[in-house]
Amino acid sequence: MPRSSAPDLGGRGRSTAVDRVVHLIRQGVKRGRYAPGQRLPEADLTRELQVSRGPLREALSRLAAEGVLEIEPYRGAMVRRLTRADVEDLYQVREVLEGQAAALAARRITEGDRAERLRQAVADMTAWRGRNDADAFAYMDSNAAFHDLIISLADNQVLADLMAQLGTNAFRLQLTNVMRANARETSIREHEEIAATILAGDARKAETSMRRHVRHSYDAVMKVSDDLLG
Amino acid sequence: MPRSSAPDLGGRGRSTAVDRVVHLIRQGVKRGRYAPGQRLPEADLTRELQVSRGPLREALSRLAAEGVLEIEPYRGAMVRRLTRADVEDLYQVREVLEGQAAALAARRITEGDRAERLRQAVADMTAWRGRNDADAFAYMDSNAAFHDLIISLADNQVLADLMAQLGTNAFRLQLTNVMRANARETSIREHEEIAATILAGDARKAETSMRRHVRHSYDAVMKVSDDLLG
DNA sequence: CATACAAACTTGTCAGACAAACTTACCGGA
DNA sequence: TCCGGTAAGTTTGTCTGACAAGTTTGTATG
Repeated sequence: MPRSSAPDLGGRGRSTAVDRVVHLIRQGVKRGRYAPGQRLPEADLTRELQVSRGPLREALSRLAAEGVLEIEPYRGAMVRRLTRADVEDLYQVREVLEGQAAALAARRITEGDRAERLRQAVADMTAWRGRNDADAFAYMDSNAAFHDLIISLADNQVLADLMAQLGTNAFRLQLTNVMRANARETSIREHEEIAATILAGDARKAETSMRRHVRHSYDAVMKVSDDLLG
Repeated sequence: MPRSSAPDLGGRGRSTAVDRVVHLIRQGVKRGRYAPGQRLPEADLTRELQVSRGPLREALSRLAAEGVLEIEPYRGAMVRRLTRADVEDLYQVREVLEGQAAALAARRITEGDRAERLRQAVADMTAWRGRNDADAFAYMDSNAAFHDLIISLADNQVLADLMAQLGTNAFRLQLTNVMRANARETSIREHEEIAATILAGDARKAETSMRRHVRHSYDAVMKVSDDLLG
């Protein structure tokens, strides 16, 4: 349940050098700038990111705790290489956590302006319909935003923190998969269904549809060849 | 999905100063040596733990990511204070994760010597029957070992890592609650039931009984007065 | 008594240094 | 030629000292 490691969302606090470096490296991994398995020598990073070894090492340590990097004593940091087993484990957990999030969101949908926010998110998603040419990263941000919103609607900080941790790796995995056109249409339809069940306040159905969605996403990811995984 | 932050279980690797410090502080929080809300100035810790600021700060950062400490810029680290809302969130997540673990364990119980290990763990638990006088910490270790075993039987590394993270806080919460005699007997009985359903290979029942157990545990914890929470 | 200001303290970051461990390159022997 | 071992080079783990930025504490003033 990280609090200080959160990406400066709600905290509005001054951002320290460590936060900045964590963000940059994480971004680099998500965007594929640092490839899985690539080693990240401290010397290179201090030059590249303009920070001293102290904050850098703290950042690396934090990213290792998050599962983005791996650190071995006297061998340094490298971008974590995900095996098929890792991905299976990851999605098994995502399924229950996001399912739980959807159920909680359904129960709380009438509070505040939750329903409105969810409808807006659906509108943002459907705007992508047919636009298969558009920037894949932008689409994925939109996709991630939808899932983040569900988590946020669930109103459970522990759940949110854990999902944030799984987020980086899950993101990386979908990077290649999501570009396929039909996968995109399917995904949009499933998002609509999830939103509908939540808006209906049906916790059980919301959980079911979310879990199915995550499973489909997993199936799609598993079709990716091994070298894309890690 | 921390790998390097794990308490040197499988990795058998050399332990660095950071690992040592992380372990000591975490232990201190679990055992109540550092009270919730207590501030932990770097100067004091460097003296107490005989380590320089570099590794110490790395350790603090790691523990903050784990949710054991809270760090505010220019104000330093303090033992995280859990609110009732935090506890509710925590147990809501524990319920689904441990439930999932029990279900997975049931599905895999026939592989290897899993069944035997589980039966042994049950035997260890029942040995506490009636011995309400005995060391509370030792009993809790036994309790934690049972839950850890279920996680381990589930054979999902991501799940195991997430649970390890929730572990420290969950442990702290049960510290006071578990000493009550009837709670202990109830807990032992529930453990027996969980083990039985897993050994029967019934994933659905295993999940149900585990979730009920976690919920009962939550109810017991919530009876604790606020100042014990943090 | 409340407020404003200054001193004291703590944290965030940097730079330089060195020991420990890992990598790589080289060399002699089978 | 291939193999194994040694030495040099590189990288990490940790320490020390230093200083700026921000916070906390204490005091004096209205």
